Amino acid sequence: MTIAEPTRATAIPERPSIDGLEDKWAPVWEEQGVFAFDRSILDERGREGVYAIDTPPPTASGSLHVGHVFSYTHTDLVARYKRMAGYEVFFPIGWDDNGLPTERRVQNYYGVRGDASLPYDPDFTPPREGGEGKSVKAADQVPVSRQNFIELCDILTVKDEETFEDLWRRLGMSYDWSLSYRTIDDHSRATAQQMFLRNLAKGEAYAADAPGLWDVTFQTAVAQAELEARDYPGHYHRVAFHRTDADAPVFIETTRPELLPACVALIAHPDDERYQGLFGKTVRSPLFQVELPVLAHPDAEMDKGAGIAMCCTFGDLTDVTWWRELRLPTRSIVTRTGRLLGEAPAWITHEAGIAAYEGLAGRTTFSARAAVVDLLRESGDLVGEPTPTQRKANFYENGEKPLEIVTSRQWYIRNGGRDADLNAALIERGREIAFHPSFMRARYENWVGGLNGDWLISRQRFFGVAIPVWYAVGADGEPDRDALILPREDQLPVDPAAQPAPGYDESQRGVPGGFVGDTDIMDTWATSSLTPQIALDWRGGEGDAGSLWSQIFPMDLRAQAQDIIRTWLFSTVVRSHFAENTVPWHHAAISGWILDPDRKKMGKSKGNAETPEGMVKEYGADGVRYWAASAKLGTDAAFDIGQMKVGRRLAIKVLNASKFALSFGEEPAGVSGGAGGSAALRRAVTVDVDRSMLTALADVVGKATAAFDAYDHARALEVTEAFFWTFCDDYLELVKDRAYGGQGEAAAQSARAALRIALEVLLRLLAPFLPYATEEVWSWFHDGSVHRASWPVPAEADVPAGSVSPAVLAGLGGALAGIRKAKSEAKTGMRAEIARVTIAADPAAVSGIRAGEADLRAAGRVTGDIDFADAATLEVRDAVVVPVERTPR
RNA sequence: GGACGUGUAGCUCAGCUGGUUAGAGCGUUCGCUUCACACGCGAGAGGCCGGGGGUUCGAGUCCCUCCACGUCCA
Repeated sequence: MTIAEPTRATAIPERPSIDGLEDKWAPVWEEQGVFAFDRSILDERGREGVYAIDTPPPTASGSLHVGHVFSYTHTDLVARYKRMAGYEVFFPIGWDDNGLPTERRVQNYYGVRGDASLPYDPDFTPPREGGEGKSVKAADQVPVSRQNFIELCDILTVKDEETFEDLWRRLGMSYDWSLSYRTIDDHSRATAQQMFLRNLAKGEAYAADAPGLWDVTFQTAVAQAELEARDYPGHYHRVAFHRTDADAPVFIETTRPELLPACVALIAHPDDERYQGLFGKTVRSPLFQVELPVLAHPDAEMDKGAGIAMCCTFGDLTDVTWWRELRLPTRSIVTRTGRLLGEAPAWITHEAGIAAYEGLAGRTTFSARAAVVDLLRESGDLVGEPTPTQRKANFYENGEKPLEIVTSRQWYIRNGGRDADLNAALIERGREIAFHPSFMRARYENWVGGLNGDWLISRQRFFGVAIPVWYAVGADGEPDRDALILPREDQLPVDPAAQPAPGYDESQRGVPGGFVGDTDIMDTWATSSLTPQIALDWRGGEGDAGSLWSQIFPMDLRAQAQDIIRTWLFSTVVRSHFAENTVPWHHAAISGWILDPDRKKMGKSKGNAETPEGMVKEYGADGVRYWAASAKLGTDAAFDIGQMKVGRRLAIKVLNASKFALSFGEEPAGVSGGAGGSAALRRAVTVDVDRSMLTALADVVGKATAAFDAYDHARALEVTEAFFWTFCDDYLELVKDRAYGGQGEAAAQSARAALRIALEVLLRLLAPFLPYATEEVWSWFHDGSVHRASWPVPAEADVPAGSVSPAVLAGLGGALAGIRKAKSEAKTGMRAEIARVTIAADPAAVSGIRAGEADLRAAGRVTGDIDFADAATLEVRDAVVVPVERTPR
């Protein structure tokens, strides 16, 4: 990096262009620290001087897509506005690089698979590199040790993050890059582990054996928030159970006959007349001959199937409810690999049952199902043939097979899913946050209100933050899961799978009297729910009154997309509620989705112009930002190349119009250097037309500011842009002749001064949206960055001569439009002269137009008389258009 | 089935607490090299404001209901 050169007013190019501005200005902003957070503000103005933003760390192993560009731009708009409005903006960015998406990408990229049973190989070379996109079959993956696998994850994520950073910089994201973090770096891991230990100490985190959702492909537990209900084809099988007190069948219907050996009861609704006589009695299961009770529970659906269901441990979440509430025994047959137990379980005692099970042992649920159906058909217990059905099954959002429910020991953090008081408290926390738009709060409350269990944070994977726990091993060589060995906070981060427990030696691992490490890692959200703590250095700053953490937390704004309210937003609230008894931030800005032209959620990008890189190349960062900025928070938006083109045009227009406004040389009073026009400039504005324009501009400043303050960037843009276009089309055309000196020196000075004042205000109003074009223009006549200039205030447009109604300019614009229309209808060019014309309007409008008559005559090339007349609405008529001979050049 | 959101010109969207003939941009049609801009400028056409009820002097805007679409949860 070279020594920073100060931004300097440069010559105005002959033909200004927006192409290449990203390469020109992004490095300058970095070198000059334009977006660097200056913590001395805390000494000068305290917390009031800071605006702190909590930004989602994008998944490093995915790819940044248009949806990211969309919502991250929204956040950047707020950051830039707040920065110009006088706040020192704390705006960090991180990368979320742990978790399953990274593992999957590493598997495919290098063709490897983690295997915890293998030893570390320091000389390992991956079989290949760069297998983008294509997945590698499990059989072709080379197994590697946990440590080797983690190293590959580390290499690839860093590589990915560099390309991401480059894109964010080109897009003009105004992060302070010195604050960036990775959720897998030592600081993040230590923070996550320390908070976990605090939660553990206070009973907010705990381990428990419980039935939970399990992905057999990834072989890990899955949390409620990661579920996805999908349509899944299946068959209803009508199966006969047999009463033990009578020779009579009881028919049930099930989509999962292979779970018959795991059946623990039959259950019907307590009000169901058909089964009143059966409650309390027992039946015998077909094939396996296990005696089972018939019980009543309100969750049984009377109108579904036979109205009576078999309860297995476990086929679905309803089974879990029944099992828990009716205190049924646990008879699991599905193992973590998705295969059935290898031997007949103890509860099957009948000889025929044991024999039947032999055909199922060790098979996948899919092949076991077919086998059970065959057996039922033989025994005559299958009634009719299976009938096809579509049902909803739970999937892990990244998985391909339906989830099984497996009993295992897992770590949880309480989240109100099993505790009504905590649930109410967390809903109340949500009400302390101002959601933008406000209806997004409903999503938060719906989710929290619908929780049915605590937050499962442990995953049986490789690349992530380790659960910082060891267990003492007893004299019998068995680990004692209640004898936790915990690290001190100053020892964090730790990896119990690789490091010995405190006070032990590595040689004591797994031996009697020694220790074992917990092999689980935390779910990604258990770390990213601490982004405020990570970014503000809670760990290093807790208890230090002068630290960023103690001075800034809670933050001002959480910005994110709507899909992760239930995960990221909620989990951050949970952590903050436990640790600090407060909300983590006061505002939440929620962006919508990007939809492709078919109104579907935008999938993976298809063409080059639909990748963020391609978009920026094609339309410029300003053009892409304009598209994102024109959509309101919380509203899904269409992927719209047309809007990017419009934004590109707007940026080009800014360059050209500015070139014109600045083409009259240095003003006599000199350049103000920042905040909107010196006193001398304002004194020079004496002409009504100019004063009218500035009055309208002051109104625009007020509206744009109010819109930004209400987190409505789209409205701020709309108001500013609308003014800017009429400013170019009408005002610039009207005053052009006068500014060139056509009406004398004083009149020219008024126009030039008004142009200069308006330009300074407009550039700053547009700066958050078009950071590159506005910075380029600003550099033509200012030192320093427009992005550190002060946000305009309406008073900047006040001139000593007094304000003039915006109606004057509007009336002149209308009159000019009428003249243009006459020329257009005469099919002449705009250079045609008007020999005579009548302008009819109400008296007030007429007097306004008369005040600017000289400008109107020049802009419309009116050489003859203008007759004024009375009319309710403005009308230009009886124009005599005189075409001009085309002069060959 | 429940919650939330959306439905306004061919397309993408504005229309704040109900108030004059419903707006913008894109696209389209016609015209123009006009000394900031042809990566431009000017003009025109184009709308039973999803359907049906109601409240009101007055409804795109408020209420009810139905329909369609989207997302999430069952």
